[in-house]
Amino acid sequence: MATNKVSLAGPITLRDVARAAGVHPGTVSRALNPETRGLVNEHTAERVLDAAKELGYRPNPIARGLRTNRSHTIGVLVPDLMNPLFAAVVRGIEDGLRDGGYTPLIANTDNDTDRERVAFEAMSARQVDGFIAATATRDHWLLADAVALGAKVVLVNRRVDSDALPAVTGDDHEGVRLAVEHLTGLGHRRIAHLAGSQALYTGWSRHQGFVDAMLAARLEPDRSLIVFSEVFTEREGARCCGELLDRHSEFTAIVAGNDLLALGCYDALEERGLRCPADVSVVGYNDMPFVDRFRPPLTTVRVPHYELGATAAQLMLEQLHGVDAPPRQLLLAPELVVRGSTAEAAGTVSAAGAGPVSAAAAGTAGEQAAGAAGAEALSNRRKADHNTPSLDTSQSRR
Amino acid sequence: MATNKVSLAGPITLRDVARAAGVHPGTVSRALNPETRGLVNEHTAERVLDAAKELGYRPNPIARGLRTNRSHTIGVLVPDLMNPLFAAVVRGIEDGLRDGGYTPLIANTDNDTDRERVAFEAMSARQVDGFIAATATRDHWLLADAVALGAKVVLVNRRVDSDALPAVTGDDHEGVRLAVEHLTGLGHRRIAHLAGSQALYTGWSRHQGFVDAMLAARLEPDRSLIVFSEVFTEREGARCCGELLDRHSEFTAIVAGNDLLALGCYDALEERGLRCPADVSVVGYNDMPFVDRFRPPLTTVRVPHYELGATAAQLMLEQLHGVDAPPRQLLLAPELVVRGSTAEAAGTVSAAGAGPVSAAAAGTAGEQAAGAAGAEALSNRRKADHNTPSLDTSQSRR
DNA sequence: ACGATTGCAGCAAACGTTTGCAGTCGGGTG
DNA sequence: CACCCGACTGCAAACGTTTGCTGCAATCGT
Repeated sequence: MATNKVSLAGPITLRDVARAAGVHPGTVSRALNPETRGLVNEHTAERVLDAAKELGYRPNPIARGLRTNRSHTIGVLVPDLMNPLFAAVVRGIEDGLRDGGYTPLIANTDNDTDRERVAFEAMSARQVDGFIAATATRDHWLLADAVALGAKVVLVNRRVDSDALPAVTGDDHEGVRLAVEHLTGLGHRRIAHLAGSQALYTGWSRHQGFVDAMLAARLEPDRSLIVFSEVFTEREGARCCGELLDRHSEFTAIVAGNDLLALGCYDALEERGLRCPADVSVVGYNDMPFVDRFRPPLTTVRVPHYELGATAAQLMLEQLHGVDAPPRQLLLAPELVVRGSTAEAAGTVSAAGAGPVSAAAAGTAGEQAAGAAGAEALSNRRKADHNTPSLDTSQSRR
Repeated sequence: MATNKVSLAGPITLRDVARAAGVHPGTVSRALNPETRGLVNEHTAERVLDAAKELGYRPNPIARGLRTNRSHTIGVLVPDLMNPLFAAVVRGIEDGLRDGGYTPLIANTDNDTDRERVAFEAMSARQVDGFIAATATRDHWLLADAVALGAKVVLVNRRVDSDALPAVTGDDHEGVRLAVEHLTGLGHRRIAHLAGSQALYTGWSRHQGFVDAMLAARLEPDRSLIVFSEVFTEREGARCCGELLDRHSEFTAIVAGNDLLALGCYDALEERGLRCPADVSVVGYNDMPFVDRFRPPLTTVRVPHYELGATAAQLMLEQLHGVDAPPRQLLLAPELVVRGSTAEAAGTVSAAGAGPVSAAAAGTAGEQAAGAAGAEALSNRRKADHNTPSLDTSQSRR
């Protein structure tokens, strides 16, 4: 009779439920936790559940966190949310984590090491249970240290050189292969590459992919047709494309490391009175929102960013649930989206002579694509990446 | 001598610092908190600070939160992070909150009431100290209830009809005035409006602004030239623009409630073989990233979204610091960005016959239009909006 | 010189959970 | 019957802070 009270004095606590159910708070705790429910009599458990629902009990995650050193929170480190690419990744992460009852704690680092460390430590202090990072450079001390200290880390979109950290990224190697194949299919022979920063895995692997794809197409990846940019921005794209043009090496197409870099190409070409795709074809990477609206609509490689985030979340959940499998590196299959920025090679057709793409090349391409569609750890592929007779990437050290 | 220990056994706690400084943990707590530092001897305080820094002490926000019922965390409710508009707002919020030592906890609601409530309650359970919401509809029960229950709430980008909730938004009224003025300056007289959802403040106020601006330009806002969309998407924009065109009312320009709607206009116009801006000018709203890249580059009204978020954060911090001023509604100044989607009016000069439209016809049509368009009660336009013009620029400087 | 005031620091009780340990009770086994 | 075992559930100690209260000097007022 005395248990009937108006819910006024603050939120309902475990003790309130205990009182209502006529049991000890500890029992309530056990009854409410699915893990430990087996320890309490089925009948009383039910009574407790009822009382809890009746009172509208909501557990206090803070108190729980203090006791358990777990917050059900995952720190998400991202370079810049304003970049739609990362926004999509973050949404994927959020939705993926929700299924496991976890919440993301998001911080932008602006690619600044100091900001990242600050964010990282703030998150650590807040007792996050793990980190999902989209900020990795190929050699990332911070994350490596963190994992050495026992932190759970999953990389997304970008990974590190080492296989020590679990990661889910797009299959860049395959992606630029698709791009190059598309261009060669249009008759392009002299294809340039505007590579992204080689300190970032995305920039590096796309460059590797480009070289391999060119070799596979029996084309010589001409060093004078490759330029390395520092950052993934339009300005930088324009600068580098200008540099490319100033070299006066003939080329009819550009594979850009990024949609932003591709956009920069638009600018540089226009500035010099060249037309895309009439004079030179451009293909980007990522398929950001609205690139289909550009002038011309951009041919690009779509990366499933949302899925990247969602599966990264899955990987994290697995790790949190104590699965102690070795870190996996997942590759998600990209997809070529052909739009208006690529056209048949006109300028150099005369120069390169006639001839469709060889059937052999198409055949092997198909097999690789099928394999990649599986999207599971293609560890062998990774080795292929590293074995590539890499064309002088050292010049691009920042 | 005994105080010298390797930092191994877990993180440093208040007690560790106390031991090192030779004082009681309570004293350490007081010394470390600027608020209460006055209670402890200056000399000992210094000793404590030194010890804390020496040991690399990091306070445990969880424990603190348990004791104080404060988490130094702000719940941020946003419709969709993938919309670059909101991404910018969120970045502004994050940066603004950081100055005050607060961290945002972000959730996407997808404009879904249920998801919003779930997110809201999850955040409440996590003891957030307040909410910044970009999800408001003009009548928002959830947020109103929350504030009635003592929650601190600040609205951003969208506000509610009532003046009860503090909010910082763009000055939509002024924004579309700029747009209309720009168009009339180019000789447009028959100007259509593709309004956004009237359930959202942005949609509603821009509509109001349109009507007022037309009246101010001595043009009659023709009811047949106004169409209301349901949601801010390209598809919807195309649909509504098509509807507008099907009415066969002459017009030479469209003011869209949104860049996305404007994009939809592009589609609808193209579908009907009309050209922008040659046949009809289009102006958007928001100046999303990359709209300068569209075909044609979109003339639009820039809203300082980042600053919106940053000042919303400021408002929240004020509220948290116990300032008990009545809720303020801040307006940030918009800016017209003229690009390629607007041009001099050409078409209707011939269609409407000689010279300007007849005053008489315009007059009667105008009255009807005013009455009809006034269905949205334009007469009682928010006076508050214009009572606070002085605040907006001063507050927008961060 | 004596009581009152002040400045400072220690004490301990919270905050709401979780969880090892111990106790209780009933029933089965030797 | 003594014993033990299993199934429960109560007890209480944590987790790391904050904060009202108390205690104790030293200082002040007269």
